[in-house]
Amino acid sequence: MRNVKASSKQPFDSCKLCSAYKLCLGYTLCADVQKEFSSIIARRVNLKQNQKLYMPGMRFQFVYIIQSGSIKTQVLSCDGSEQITGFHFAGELLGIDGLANGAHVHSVEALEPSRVCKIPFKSLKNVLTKHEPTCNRFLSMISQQLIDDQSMLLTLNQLTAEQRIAKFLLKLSNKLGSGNGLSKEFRFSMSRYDIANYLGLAVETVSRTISRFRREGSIAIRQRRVRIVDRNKLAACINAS
Amino acid sequence: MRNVKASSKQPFDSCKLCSAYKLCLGYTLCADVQKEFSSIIARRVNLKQNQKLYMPGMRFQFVYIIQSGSIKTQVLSCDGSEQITGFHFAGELLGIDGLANGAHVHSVEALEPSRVCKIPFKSLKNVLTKHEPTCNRFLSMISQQLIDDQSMLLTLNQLTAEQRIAKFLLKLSNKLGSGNGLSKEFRFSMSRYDIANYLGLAVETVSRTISRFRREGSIAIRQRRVRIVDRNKLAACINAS
DNA sequence: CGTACGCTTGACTTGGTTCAATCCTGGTGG
DNA sequence: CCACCAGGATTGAACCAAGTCAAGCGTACG
Repeated sequence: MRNVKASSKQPFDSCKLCSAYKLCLGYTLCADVQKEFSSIIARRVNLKQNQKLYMPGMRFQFVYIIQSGSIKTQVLSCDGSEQITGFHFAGELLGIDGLANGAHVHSVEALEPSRVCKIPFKSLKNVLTKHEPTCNRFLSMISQQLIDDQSMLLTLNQLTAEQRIAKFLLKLSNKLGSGNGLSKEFRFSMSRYDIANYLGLAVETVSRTISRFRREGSIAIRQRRVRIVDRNKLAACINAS
Repeated sequence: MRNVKASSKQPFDSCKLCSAYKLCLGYTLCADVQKEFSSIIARRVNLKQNQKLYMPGMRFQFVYIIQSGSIKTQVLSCDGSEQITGFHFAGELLGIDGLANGAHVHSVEALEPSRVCKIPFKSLKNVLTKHEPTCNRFLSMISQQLIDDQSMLLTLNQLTAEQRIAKFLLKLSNKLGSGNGLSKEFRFSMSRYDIANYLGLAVETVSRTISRFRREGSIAIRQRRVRIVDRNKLAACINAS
């Protein structure tokens, strides 16, 4: 580990202005190695809605951190059908699927206009070997993703349609929700089709269940704006056997 | 990166005798850094059948590489039900679930008498910063696990019971099978209950489907010894819509 | 040698899918 | 500015794959 005195004001300072700063890899770098870190930020990328960040088969060169917006990752099976593996928001890391074989295996696209930070993996690796907190944070982000994916297996294997959707709503409200603890509000950036695909259900089932939650007063919803009205009711239906 | 001349014959040489050597992290180290690597191998651990390697909540200190045998990893949900997240064999890496929060979240136990190599994570990290091939291999192993888990989501969300089981059998035969390409043979180290839990099915469904495959001549099975008789037949039923 | 547990098989039930029809809404062009 | 249209969302009805319940079989191990 080596200490590098900070000197450059740019572009690391711009990180501090970034809305995702506290969630990002670089947050651990506050005092030192700033210069080095500044060198690894190649550029910000703006994505339009439905624009792809990368596709299966593309050479792995960069990892990405989401600055704002929302992004879906999906795998394509050989027979052409696709499976959404996750929805991702500010602060989350993308691109490590390419690490295993040097080429990406996922298809990754924006659900709404979004911004990501593009980091050359070679440079990142240099920082990782020199600055332990960043290395820990990076590994921890990957590990967290593993844990999340695996808890998804439990969701799909053991929960009913109702439970899956309740869990999904609560998770989104935790990640995105604004407002006080009891009545959080957020916006669906993904379509019903995306939700259905992700949760392993038919669109009709998703729609019906969301309608029922609304009828029962658990949530209020108009178009894609959602408000969790009765958090406890939702939580209860997850635990109900 | 630094070159360390090999001098010690022990215990790295013992790695070369290990049946999992070519699959292991250390395989990239052939010519250099051997001394360093030898220091990170704390000890081999023998596990009896059903013996646990670690439990949720245990402090994260080590990662493990399987030398021989077979091991299942599972998550426990808050209501007590469990979900098997994977079956693992020689050469595979275990333990990174602890990286995110400093404590393990999985429960990991042997399905049969097994042997694992226990590596203190601190020491491993030292090697990673000094020896790039090993670092790459380590990251690649983690990335591969992410890809595997995510392809499992596709399996669970889009395949029928029959397709899931066919896929499972083919994957096992690829990993474990002995014999020529057409007619591979191996042994189930996991119970029908484990298979059912892993694939998100009822035991009865697993049993029925396996029986049908046997009746149709795709596989031959006696107890827990399985022989893939007609690989193509199994593969065909996965692609059948 | 017996018993308990894992496995198999059959009969019935059901949650969720599929098919089909209708409603909404946001974007487009006149 | 409004009418129109396409694709997303909702709702209803019928169906089916897989789950559940129940009973019996096999064999591994004490």
